[in-house]
Amino acid sequence: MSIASDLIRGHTDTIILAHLTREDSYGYKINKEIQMDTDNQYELKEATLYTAFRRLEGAGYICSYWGDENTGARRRYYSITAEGRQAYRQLKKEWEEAKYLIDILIKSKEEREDQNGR
Amino acid sequence: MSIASDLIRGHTDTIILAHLTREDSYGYKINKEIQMDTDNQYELKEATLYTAFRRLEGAGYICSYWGDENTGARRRYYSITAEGRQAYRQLKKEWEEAKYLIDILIKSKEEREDQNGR
DNA sequence: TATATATACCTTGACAGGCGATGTATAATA
DNA sequence: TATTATACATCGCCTGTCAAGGTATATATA
Repeated sequence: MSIASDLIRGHTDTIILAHLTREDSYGYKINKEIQMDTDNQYELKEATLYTAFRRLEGAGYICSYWGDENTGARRRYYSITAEGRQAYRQLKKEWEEAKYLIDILIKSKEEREDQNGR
Repeated sequence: MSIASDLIRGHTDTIILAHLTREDSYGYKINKEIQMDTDNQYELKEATLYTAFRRLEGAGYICSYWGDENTGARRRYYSITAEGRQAYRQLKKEWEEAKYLIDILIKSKEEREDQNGR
C-alpha cells in the first residue's frame, strides 16, 4: 500500500458499490480485487471495509445474505439495491466535480501566472 | 458550496500551500480566492482554515507574521518555507497518483466488462 | 503431529480532520 | 445607529479510518 488513505477517504463507499454493480460479492473478494486492480498500491483495511458495509446497509444501498458454501470459511454476500445504483451514479458524478475542482485548487499560483502569460 | 467536503478532505493543506507558492498571503484572502477560483462551488470553513494553518506551521511548512496595516482588521500573513515547497510538490504528486487509482477503483465492473469486450 | 498460512468474518477504542457555534475587533456603509 | 465586510481564533462534536484483537475453517509445510 503506497497511497495516503486520506486521499481515498470519502470514496470507500463508491468503490464498494462499483464492485457490486455487476454481481453480488463479499468482503474478502472485493478487497483482493482492489489490490489486484491497483497493483497492490491500495487496499481497504478490514475495519474500514466492514464498517463501510454496515454503513451502506444502513443506508439501504446494499443488502446481505450468507453464502451456502459447504467448504471453507463462511461468506457474507452483498447485493446492491436500486437506491444503491442511484447513489453510485451520484457519487461518480460528485467525483468528477471534485476532481475538476481539486485540480484547479492545488495548482500552484506561480504556474497559473505563467498560464495567463503575465 | 456544492461539493462534499469528505472528497476534499486531505487536500486542504495542499490547497493552502498552493496559494503561498507565489507570495505571502493571509487566511481571509486565500479563502476568498478559493471561492472565486471555483465559482463559489467551494470554500474552506473558517475553523478548517485556521486549524490547517496551525497544523502547517507546526509541521514547519509555513511561518507567520502580523501585517503592518494601519487600517482595517489585523492580518496574519503566512509564508511558505523550503520544506513547505518540498511538501507541496510531494502532495501534488500524491494527488496525481490518487486520482489515477480512484478513477480505476470507482469504475463500474459492468463498464469494465464492456471495455474488455467480454 | 504441530505450525503456519490463506480464507473469511467481526468489534472496540483511539485518532485526526472537518466544522457548527461562538467570540473578538476594526472599518465602512446604509 | 445598525448592519455588513473584513479578519482572526477556539471549543466541542461528528465521522471515517485503522491498529489491535478476536473467531473459525481448510490447506500446506516442517
